[in-house]
Amino acid sequence: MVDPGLNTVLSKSVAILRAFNSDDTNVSLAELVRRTGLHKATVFRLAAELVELRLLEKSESGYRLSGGMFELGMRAAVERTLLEVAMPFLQDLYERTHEIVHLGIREGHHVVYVAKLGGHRQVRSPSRVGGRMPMHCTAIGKVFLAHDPIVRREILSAPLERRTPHTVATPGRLARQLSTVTSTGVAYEREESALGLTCIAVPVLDETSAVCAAISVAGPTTRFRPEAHTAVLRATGAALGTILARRSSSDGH
Amino acid sequence: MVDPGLNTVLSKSVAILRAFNSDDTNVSLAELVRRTGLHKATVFRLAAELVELRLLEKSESGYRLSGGMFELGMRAAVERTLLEVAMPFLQDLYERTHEIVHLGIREGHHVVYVAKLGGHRQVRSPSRVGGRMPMHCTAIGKVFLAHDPIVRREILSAPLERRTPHTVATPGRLARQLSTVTSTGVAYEREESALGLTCIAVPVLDETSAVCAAISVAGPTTRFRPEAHTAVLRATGAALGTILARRSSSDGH
DNA sequence: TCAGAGCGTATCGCTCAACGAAACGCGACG
DNA sequence: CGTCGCGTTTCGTTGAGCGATACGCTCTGA
Repeated sequence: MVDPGLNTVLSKSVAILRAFNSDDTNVSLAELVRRTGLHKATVFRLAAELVELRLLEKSESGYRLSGGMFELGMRAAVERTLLEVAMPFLQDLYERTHEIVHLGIREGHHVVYVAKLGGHRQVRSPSRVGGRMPMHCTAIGKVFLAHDPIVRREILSAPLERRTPHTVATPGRLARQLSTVTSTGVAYEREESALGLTCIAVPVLDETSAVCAAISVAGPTTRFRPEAHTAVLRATGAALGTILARRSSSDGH
Repeated sequence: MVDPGLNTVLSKSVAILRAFNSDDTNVSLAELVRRTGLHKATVFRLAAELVELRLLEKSESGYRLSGGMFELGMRAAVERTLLEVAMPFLQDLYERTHEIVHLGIREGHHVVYVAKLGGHRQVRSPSRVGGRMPMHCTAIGKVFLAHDPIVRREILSAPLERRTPHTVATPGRLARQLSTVTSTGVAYEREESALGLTCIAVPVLDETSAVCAAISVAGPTTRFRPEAHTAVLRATGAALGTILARRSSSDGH
């Protein structure tokens, strides 16, 4: 009881699972102990049980999140539904632009990417499916901020992390940008989360006109002209919103 | 210690999480009790804690797997890596065929789909990303069976579930099909997992020439000619295998 | 209108699963 | 050879988790 809420078996186990980063393929016991702050014997025992339960698996000299985890994750209701409905639209968008296409949702004070098409060979973009990004330095994040006053206030009142020299880290400038986003319905990001990457995003509105997701197109700053994709992007966002609204009203039965 | 390995907090919690099916958006406490066989009070307490930990969330009148689960799932090492590397290839494949494209791996005695492109509006196919399918009635499954004698023996010695009238449910016939697959390197499925759906699959070989994944193209039987896609599919499988092999040899350092 | 079924939620002593300190065996390093 | 960091095992103590029980609510049908 000395510590944070890590008194129950369950919270400790989840802490262990969450100790894995997005690109860990092999985390040692000792490293897990360091990251979680738990007792060595505890991590050892729990990790063993998690292996038993197929949420972890042993790798060369440590542990990694296993396929069982993947399976469970893909059953998450909101994300899976959104993904399945949106995929055809995203594919069309990709085929028309051949640039990086993102679908993102808001989770707390972050953007979580639900889908990503293209962009694997071209630019190295920092986004990953299932990964988190700050809201203030991504086009998708700005869409959410622009349409949600409460979250916007929270974000603007905390220090804004600087990711690149271009990150808009002053609340005033960001607020001004956001009001433009609110009125135009389009958000831009110009190398604010990663150098060399430019991005444009639009909201996806659900049946209550709330922003339930956002989609974006991104490409290398050198040649990428975001304005060129405004129309397709807008059309895609609107079409997706319509379908989502139709679905959620019909499955009420 | 009586048995059903459900003595620990952790195993019970995972049992609760696994009680959610691929399309549950709202499972009541009572239903969870029924599915898990756990005590009502236990499910209540653990579910509450899982909500606290953001693996579950309350929905209208019950629970659902939450975004936190999705995030964790997408950090699963093998699946995420495979997905990220394979996506560009799958996208190309989709653009060339405009049919349903699948990427699948073997997990125990089942196929688990890691990616799926297209096919959302056209045919209703039973596959879902993160979903399981039996091996004997899917093209991807047959690829694995054909190249893994051990698993093949296990599958062939158990009764083969019949999914449609066309499911090959007799070990002899299946074995004969599989030997063709072994020699040609191409597997077919003709309405064996779902009526109206035809599919063709090829293996993806890793650096040890083991089948680490399989990719397939599927379409409605009415007009879909699997042979038409053999060449592209083969090329894609080979290219993907090469990249995967290159990656896994280079990241050893 | 009332009995009862089914639900989510709360209480409370008992007990055993989980705890962490400690120690062990091992390989790597200097 | 000492020792450092690692994974693993042991063990006595203790409080977290257990489930029987009960409560209040909302249906539904008699």
